[in-house]
Amino acid sequence: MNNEKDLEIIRHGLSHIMAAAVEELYPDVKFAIGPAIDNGFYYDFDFGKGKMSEEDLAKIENKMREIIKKDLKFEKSELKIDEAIARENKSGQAYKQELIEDLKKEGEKKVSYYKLGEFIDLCRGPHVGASGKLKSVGFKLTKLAGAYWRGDEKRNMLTRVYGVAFADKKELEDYLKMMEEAEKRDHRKIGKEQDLFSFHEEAPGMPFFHPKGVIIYNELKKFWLEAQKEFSYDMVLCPSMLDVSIWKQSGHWDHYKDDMYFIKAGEGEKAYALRPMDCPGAILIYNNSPKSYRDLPLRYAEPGLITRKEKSGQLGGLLRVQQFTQDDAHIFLTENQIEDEIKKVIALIDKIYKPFGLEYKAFLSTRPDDFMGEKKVWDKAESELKKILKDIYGDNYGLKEKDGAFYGPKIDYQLKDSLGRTWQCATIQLDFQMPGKFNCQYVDETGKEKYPVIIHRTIMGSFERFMGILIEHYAGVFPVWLAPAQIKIISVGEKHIEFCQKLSREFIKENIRVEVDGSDETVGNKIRKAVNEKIPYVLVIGDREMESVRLAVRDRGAREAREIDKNEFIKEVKNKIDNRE
RNA sequence: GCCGAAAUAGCUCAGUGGUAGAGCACUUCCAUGGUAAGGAAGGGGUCCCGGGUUCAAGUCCCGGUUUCGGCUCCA
Repeated sequence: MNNEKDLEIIRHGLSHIMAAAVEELYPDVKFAIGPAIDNGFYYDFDFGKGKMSEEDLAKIENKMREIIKKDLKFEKSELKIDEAIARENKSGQAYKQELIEDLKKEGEKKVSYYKLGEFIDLCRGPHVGASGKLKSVGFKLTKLAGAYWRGDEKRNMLTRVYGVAFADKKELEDYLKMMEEAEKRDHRKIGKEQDLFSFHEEAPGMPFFHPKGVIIYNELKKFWLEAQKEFSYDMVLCPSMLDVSIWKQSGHWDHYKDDMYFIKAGEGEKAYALRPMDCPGAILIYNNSPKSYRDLPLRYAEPGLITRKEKSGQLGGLLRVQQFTQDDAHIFLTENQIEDEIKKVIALIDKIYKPFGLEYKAFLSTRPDDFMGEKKVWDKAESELKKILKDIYGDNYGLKEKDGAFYGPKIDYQLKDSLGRTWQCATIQLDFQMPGKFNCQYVDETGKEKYPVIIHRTIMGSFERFMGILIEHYAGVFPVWLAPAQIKIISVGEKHIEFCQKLSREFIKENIRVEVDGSDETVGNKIRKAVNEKIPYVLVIGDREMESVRLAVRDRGAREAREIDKNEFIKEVKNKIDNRE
């Protein structure tokens, strides 16, 4: 029992056993669904008014182990669909009843049940023969969470019990250890340890970047700016607060009002909104003078400060914040420039992601229910994006139904954090609506006025989110070009401090970031601190170094120092920085 | 917003109703060091905020804030 399919059956079996255990412990419980998932399983229960807490997990887990020990058979039976509906109705299992009614609508004629001891549950199967088969399996109930019935926030909140499960106990141990390691890479933890940023109650979900964090932030921004220039973008900067009227004009008032912050200085004063996105600013600049087809594609890029009111409970470190800087751009172009331009944007994404060695995947997001404009235009745009994705990625891209923006379909790029959760970073959005709403125009070859198409795009998504992903990607061991301190100079004794400072000035002149540790500590302790700070190069300076032009350099990760000529060393470090290594 | 949990020194955390603690960090002194923790002394607290119960609350109860794990959302 080792391959993925067997594991899925095991996990599914455990979820069934958990339901049986829960029924024994809480006879009034109502059952929803309990599937196998990556690394484990869950089951959604409705405990009614009964409160559950994490202490109950151990109780449920013990009961599960009892059931496994009893080696009960999973007995399959079938019922005609109407009989099944009647049974669930009679026993008051409303969620099961709804599930079966939906199956009936889909044309199912019968459903299968699996009985385990006294517990019987609607289930498609297959199952292992008997619960005793799971004796050697390694599993653990891990957490309790709320989950809406059918993922719909207007419906009941159920209690979801999560478990992890693997073929044997050793694999479970390995997995738990791996998760422990992953937690060490958490950007929030590293952000604290390395003094990169903090959060405060006075501005929830809005990061405060400390000096070392700003160094990384600025390096990322510099890299990004260079790439924009290379791809012929013009930079613009717009206010982050605009009159409410423009948000009514853009449609954000109707579609996005609940996620915006509004400002009114006083009675009778103008009402402003903090911008939740940058597009109206770019459009105002575009409209400031007449445009010709010769100007297109016109690319306005802006590292734009954005503020979004997130519902409580949705924030998370740097990955989900309320105020952030999007590495935004708005490209105004003609319809027949779309394919070419989107391919250019994708090339830019590759260029920016590549040096970091990040793994990413593209997704096509299609028309949402809450859309603006004509279906025909949407269909055309979607098929165009599909063709582009197919050209570039073959079948290796995903689909997110109904996940487009209200003004057009989009291509999203997802990156993973240390715990394997995915985050959208780059996005390329086609927009056929805003130009009309704002009367953006250009004059074509025949002198006729036409609406351009707008592409909204970001590459990193936001500097904040991208930085969070990178911290976890590197586990805080930043490449030389990003490292807040690139060199640490350690004095052996007091009489070497002055020489250390002189040396540090030489590095600073070469635009190398350097720190001197001249504290009253032993050399060993100072080295230990520098190593823990993950500084790429550590230099120990004593009598020997003062007497020659050679340096004792301890490279990050190395156990021993090497000797190198000072100028050669400077060249080596500068070379790494220039090549963004 | 919803379900569950957490909040104690700068950091990591201990403290089950009776005088607020440890390690690291910090300051000072001694030691003047050679590649992963030298020694000693000292300073540092709104125990998240507000109410309640109690002779007595960091600890129990209620409300709020923030953070964390999920759900939903994420233009």
